Amino acid sequence: MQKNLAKTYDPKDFEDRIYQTWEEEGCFRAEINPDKKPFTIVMPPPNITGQLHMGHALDHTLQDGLTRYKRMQGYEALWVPGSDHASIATEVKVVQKIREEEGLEKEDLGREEFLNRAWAWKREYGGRITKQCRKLGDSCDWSRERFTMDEGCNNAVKEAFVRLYEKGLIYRGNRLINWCPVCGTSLSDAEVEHNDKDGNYWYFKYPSVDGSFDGIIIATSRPETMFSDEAIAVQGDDPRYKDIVGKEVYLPLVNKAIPIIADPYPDPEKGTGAVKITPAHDFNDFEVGQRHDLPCVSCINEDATMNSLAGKYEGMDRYECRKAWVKDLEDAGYLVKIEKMVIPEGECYRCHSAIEPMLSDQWFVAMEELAKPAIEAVKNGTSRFIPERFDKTYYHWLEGIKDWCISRQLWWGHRIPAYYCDDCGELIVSREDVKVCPKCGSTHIRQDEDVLDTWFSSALWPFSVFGWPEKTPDLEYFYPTTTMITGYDIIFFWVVRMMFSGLEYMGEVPFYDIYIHGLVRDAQGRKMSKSLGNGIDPLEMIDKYGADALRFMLSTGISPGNDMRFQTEKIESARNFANKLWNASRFVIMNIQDEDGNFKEMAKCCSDCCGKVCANTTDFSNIPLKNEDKWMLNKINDAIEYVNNAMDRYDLALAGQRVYDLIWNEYCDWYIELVKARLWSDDEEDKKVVRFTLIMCLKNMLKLLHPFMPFITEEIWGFLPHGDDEPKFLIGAAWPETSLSYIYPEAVKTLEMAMDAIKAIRNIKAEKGVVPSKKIKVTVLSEGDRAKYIKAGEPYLVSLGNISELTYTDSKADIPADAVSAVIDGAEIYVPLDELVDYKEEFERLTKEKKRLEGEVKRSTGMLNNPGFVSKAPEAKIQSERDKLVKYEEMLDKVTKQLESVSAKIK
RNA sequence: GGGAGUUUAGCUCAGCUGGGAGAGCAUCUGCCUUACAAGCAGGGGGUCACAGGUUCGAGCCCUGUAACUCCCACCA
Repeated sequence: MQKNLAKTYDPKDFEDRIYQTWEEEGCFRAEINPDKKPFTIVMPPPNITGQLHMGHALDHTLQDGLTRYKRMQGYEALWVPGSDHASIATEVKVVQKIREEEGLEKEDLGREEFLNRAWAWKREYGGRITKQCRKLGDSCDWSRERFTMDEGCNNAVKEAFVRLYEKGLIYRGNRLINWCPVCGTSLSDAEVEHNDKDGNYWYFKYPSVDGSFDGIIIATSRPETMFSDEAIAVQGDDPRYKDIVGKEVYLPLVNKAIPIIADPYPDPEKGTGAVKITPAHDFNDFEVGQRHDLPCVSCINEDATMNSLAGKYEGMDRYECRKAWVKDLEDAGYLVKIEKMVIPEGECYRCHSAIEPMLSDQWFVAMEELAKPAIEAVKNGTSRFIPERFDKTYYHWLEGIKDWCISRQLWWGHRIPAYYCDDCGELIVSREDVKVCPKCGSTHIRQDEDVLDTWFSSALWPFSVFGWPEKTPDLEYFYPTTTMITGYDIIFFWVVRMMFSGLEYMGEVPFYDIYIHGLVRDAQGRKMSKSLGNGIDPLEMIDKYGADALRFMLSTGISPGNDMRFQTEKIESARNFANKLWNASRFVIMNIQDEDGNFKEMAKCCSDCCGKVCANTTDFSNIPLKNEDKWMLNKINDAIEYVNNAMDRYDLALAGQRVYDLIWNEYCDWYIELVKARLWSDDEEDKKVVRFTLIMCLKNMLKLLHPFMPFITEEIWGFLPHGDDEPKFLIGAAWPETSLSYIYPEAVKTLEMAMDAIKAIRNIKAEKGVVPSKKIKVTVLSEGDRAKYIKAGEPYLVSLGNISELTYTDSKADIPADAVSAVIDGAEIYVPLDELVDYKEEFERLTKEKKRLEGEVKRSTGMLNNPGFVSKAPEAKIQSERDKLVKYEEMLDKVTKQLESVSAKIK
């Protein structure tokens, strides 16, 4: 019984099985190995709240492809998986869950119980996405799986926090921060999205206090913050206002007197050139307030309702208050005008509600000193972005960076390791829990209520996963990691912060290469989003087309750094490719086994050869290869070289496309077709050679394709014979190497000429409406060297051209009178089609061809007659142009003569 | 306002350091040829956004223009 692949390609039959085997066999494990160079990638940890989406699928396909490539190249390849506790995102989900299921708020549960629920959530859903990664085929070392809130990461976070605090780079300050009233927490600058909203400028008049002038008109888009106004600012030399600087105006209706101050901040072009200063609710105003020592008092509560400062509006929502307040001002005659205006507004990146700048006690990381080495590491080339242009984004962000607000008013996350003594007020920042005040001995100690920004722990990920702050051997061996692969959307959140953290704590960059990819958009080019409902579920696609098809589509459908569109036609095409490979492999296997499923004999490379066709053999001198075998091996060699270059530039798309061409266009369309006749012949010795080459090439193609389509290649590999030193699993096989002994210029010339001739014959048949299977007589006219090659290609012409009788000549006189012709490089093909020929059509075709050739000759002559070209272009280029000219002139000459004979027939 | 990207076949996109315009899908024609109709063979289809410039030679380099997209800043 033959042991062959299933008749139809169905990825469901083997993808899960193969993954399980890989995992059980420990194929993804990496260990410290002093004999090998490490290749390390840490996975951007997906949120535990998340499901695998197309963005992950792309991200992971690239990481896995690269990891597999490097593993096969002999690196100790490690891809570290993990997941992120996602402080704010998870907390929101858990709050929602207990609200829906139990009707409770988190305060009803209390901190401890809430955290129990959150951990329960983590246990239930935290593993969901890692299971989905397995469907994709991620070859990461699951034995090293980490969670950003596990004990090790928690130690790393405490250590990092304490060290920075001790250096004075973490501090607690009362400053204006971004506040999300819905999430009830502060946010970092990176977590605020800026969007334009339709809004108004309301122009209000603030009356003069002493009556010496008429008052001042200001514009504002946020009237409800007026209760916290502390001044009106103008440019000191503004002719409209310079005389009233230093005087006071009343806050309308409130009747609080505030000064008119001169400051560089106001823009005379904007509004009225006079601006109200509200230090407690605007970042710019806050700075003005600092310069002028203005009070800073908020009028809005943390839940976005108005506080007592707003008087009768107390308790109203900020936007409700805005309406009521504007109406009251209007009724009182203070509203001058309303102007429609587009207003930029900060939104929470999680819940998209409007951010309120609020004055608050928070923890900050001082960024200036940390940013410098991070900038330098990219400037001096220690780390590089791919594509390079993202370094601009990176510099820009770091150069303008402000201090990082790291405390969050949440419960789920790393709790800030700071403690307060209730008795003496001492602040203690410590790696260990503090029970007794070191200053006064009091036991009335409470830990800071807040947790840290999720990204604080993510920033440590490239070294915390290896056990930092312990000096572990893993850390020594695998750090710095080789490559970071992630989307451009989290350069600010993550890449930048890992970079300065790595440099600060490890003294070395966290990664050398930073490969940035784009987003996967929908077929219309829109961002995939929950609200649009246009997301495409990778798992559904895997279910329908297989993981290999999805992966191939994702990795070959991109160009570095750019977004891609997801179209089902593309994944279908990838699936069809897999199917093609499947069937070709089935054909090969069919031809190398006898009826009992034993491998038939194959050509041996040397006397010690095991006869199992080792893929890394490069010496074929003992094998009587025919031209097509040599040609195919040559193609394999070319492809290896091309793929290596592309992979080393992180251009998986070009590499994958080359493998596609190799397998489909070169191996299937030509090589297999060329050797069929030999496989069905009686020449046993020659069959051994064909089997050898078929397997040799197939094995190497499987290797080249493995990083892109790991499952199907592994499955096929399992059906092929293996030499003693070849591994059982393709995932552990050695990457193919190029070799000069693969190169056979004579064979290549022969095949190329034969292919040209075959295409010409097929074309003649198609154009003349003759079925391809019809056997026809063909005469080839050629001379000298060319005649040698075309004759060497005879078997190919006969079988693939479907020729009944092939004759050669070097003389025009031997050409049959009624013949259709085609001119290829080095030969003329004549097909006597007698009555089937339409001479008029033939005349037109030849006329067109003549015109084309004349054009080519003209172009070429022009170039060669151009003194500039001849004197300045490289010699090789000039020579190749001369060769072309000779070729075209010959072809033109022949076509002209044919044309004459055809036109004679018409008359 | 600052920065980046895009503009190539009907659609989606490739095109490496300048040297004869490519792929997939779609379309048309003909084929069930003993691995594959998820296939085979053949064809049609492009002023490479526009205008200048550099060069012997530009899809590629430079300058400018236009359209679209994204990021950062901006709540007078």
